[in-house]
Amino acid sequence: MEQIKNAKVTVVNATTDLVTVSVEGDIVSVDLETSGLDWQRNEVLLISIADSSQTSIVLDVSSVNPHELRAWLHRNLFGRLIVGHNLSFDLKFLTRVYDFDLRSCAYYDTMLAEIVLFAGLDYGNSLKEIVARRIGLELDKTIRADFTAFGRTLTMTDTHYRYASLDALTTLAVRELQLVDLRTNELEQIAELEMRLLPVVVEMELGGVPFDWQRFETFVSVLHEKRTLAERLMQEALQPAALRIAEHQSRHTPQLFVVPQTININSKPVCKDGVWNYRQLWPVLQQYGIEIVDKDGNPSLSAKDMQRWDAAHTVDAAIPPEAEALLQSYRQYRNPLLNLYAYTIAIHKLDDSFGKTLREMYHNGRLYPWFKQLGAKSTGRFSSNLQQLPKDEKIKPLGLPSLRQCIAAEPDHSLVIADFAGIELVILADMSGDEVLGDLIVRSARGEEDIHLYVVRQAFGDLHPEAKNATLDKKKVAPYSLLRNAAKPTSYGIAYGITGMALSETISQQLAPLGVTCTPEQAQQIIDNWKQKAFRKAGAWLDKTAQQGQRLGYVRTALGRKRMFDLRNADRKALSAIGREASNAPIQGTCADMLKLAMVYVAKDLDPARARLILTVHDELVLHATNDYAQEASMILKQSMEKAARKCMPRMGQYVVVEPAISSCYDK
DNA sequence: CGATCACGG
DNA sequence: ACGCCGTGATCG
Repeated sequence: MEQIKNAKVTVVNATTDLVTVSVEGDIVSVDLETSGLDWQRNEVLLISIADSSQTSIVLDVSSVNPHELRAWLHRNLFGRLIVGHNLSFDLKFLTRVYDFDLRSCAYYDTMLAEIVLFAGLDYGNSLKEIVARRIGLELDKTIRADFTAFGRTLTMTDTHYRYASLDALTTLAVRELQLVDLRTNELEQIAELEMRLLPVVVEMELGGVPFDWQRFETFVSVLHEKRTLAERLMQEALQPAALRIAEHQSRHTPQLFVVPQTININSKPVCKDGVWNYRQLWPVLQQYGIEIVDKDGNPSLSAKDMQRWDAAHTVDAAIPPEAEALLQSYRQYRNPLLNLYAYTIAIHKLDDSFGKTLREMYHNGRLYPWFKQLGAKSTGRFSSNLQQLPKDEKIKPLGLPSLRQCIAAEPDHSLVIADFAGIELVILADMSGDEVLGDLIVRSARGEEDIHLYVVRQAFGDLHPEAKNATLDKKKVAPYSLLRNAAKPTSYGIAYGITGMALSETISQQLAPLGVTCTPEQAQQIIDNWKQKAFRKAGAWLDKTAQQGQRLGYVRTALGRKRMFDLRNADRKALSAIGREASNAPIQGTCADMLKLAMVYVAKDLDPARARLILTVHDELVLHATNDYAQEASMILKQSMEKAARKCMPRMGQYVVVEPAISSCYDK
């Protein structure tokens, strides 16, 4: 600690200094001070570099020649191990501003390491928190505000230089402590995977996602057209009821007999300046006899509660004839008014969620989403702000053009898209050693059997007399298709620790068209059948893993990634939550291990001049490749993913077959 | 800022 | 108390 505070700091604020100053040793830590968090728009102000001899160099970039600085950085960083906290941030700036060669170095990120070490626990992962926890040093971050407030016009003082040097010096010390912990926790392999993945993720973020703006503009204009239309029709359909309420609220509202611009219910605006506040519509719908409540009896307009209500009630409410045309391919509900309402909500959500965010993400022909390779509480999966893009099946019934097709290959390029099919059940079969489940998956992949129909035959007998006859040839005909759709969430739900109560809701929803309702007792029976009869080993493994989490306080994935649980003060409720999380974490986490391993493989084997990774979505990878290379790139992708599967699954890995698709856009 | 609503896996 | 992991937007 004293060593850090007394470290020698060399400030470089003249181009001539670059000749005399250089970095020593194989391991250096790097930390940037920038004018903001946006790597595309903000500037680099200071570059702080420390080495293991506890000396530190601070480069004041505005006072040195940028070309000289670029050459200096290349000379001094090339081939070294670069240490930093949240290095992704620094590397994006260095690459954008100084053409830093990402592939020329190895990396160690103290933030990633700390998350790997404490995954699942509610620990802070900022450098300030880590340093306070591990070294007992309070880093004063208040001066950072100077950089963002003044940017290039800031007059640098010794205080600024010393502040900049401190982060770089402390990360080196933090790394030393973490290396010991990684070893004792047997997390070295997983940490190495994350560190090797880091530059791959940075390249992906830097490159962006090719995006057809023209197509997106069309999408947005149709979206707005439908939104306006839906709102107008909604207003027409609901006006009589709204007026009755408005009259009731205020006896003197003659102006409301013209088309109302503002309607208040319980002093909250339902329709203001022609814009519907659709969450406040419950009292209006109530006027039509539509009184939807959740399971506690409270007013609700969520899809789940609406569906349940709709299945049991009919109501005599007309919608404008024009609305029939709008809703012709959108048939969520029997009740036309609910259907129009649901349509309006769906359009609103799409506009809110994507109209604006995709626009902000767009820059010069590409989208620039962010990717976090680890979240603080994570099982190992990526998170990103571009992994909830609606699929065409959701969008087409609304009468909108595809949104996914806006992600389109650039001229002379193609997208290569590949995913692991049904991988969670494969992992469950592998980890539990369940031969029945494993055999079923292998035969399903060959097209000889269907795992979900098998579940229907084995566990749905009580619900439907035809369940026993659900064979492969009847996969697409009613009632077998519907039963199959109900079995799908059953298997996944069980892997996530679903209860009879929740499963009965899901199954009832799926089987509503058959007039079948599933009681919580029947659903519990299905779960018991699944776990104790159909797939005994998988069921036992899930229970055993839940207990391991509850007793040991952690579980591990195939590659040894740990997910930890805080057992202190865990009451019954918390403990059962730990059980569900613990049985799921190895499955979800192994999937993440596999995909990350595949990303490292594919980045190593692809020709970077002709192909690159653009997206990763849990069990899916997408490449952008030149047309003359797309075929070869798809083979590399296939082999990388299959190799990763074999590495993570000793039993089932050999049966995993990946079939990449080559397409002009993100749409399989 | 947490809860609730969508969307993805 | 009752399904795992995320994202964004809205509301009180």
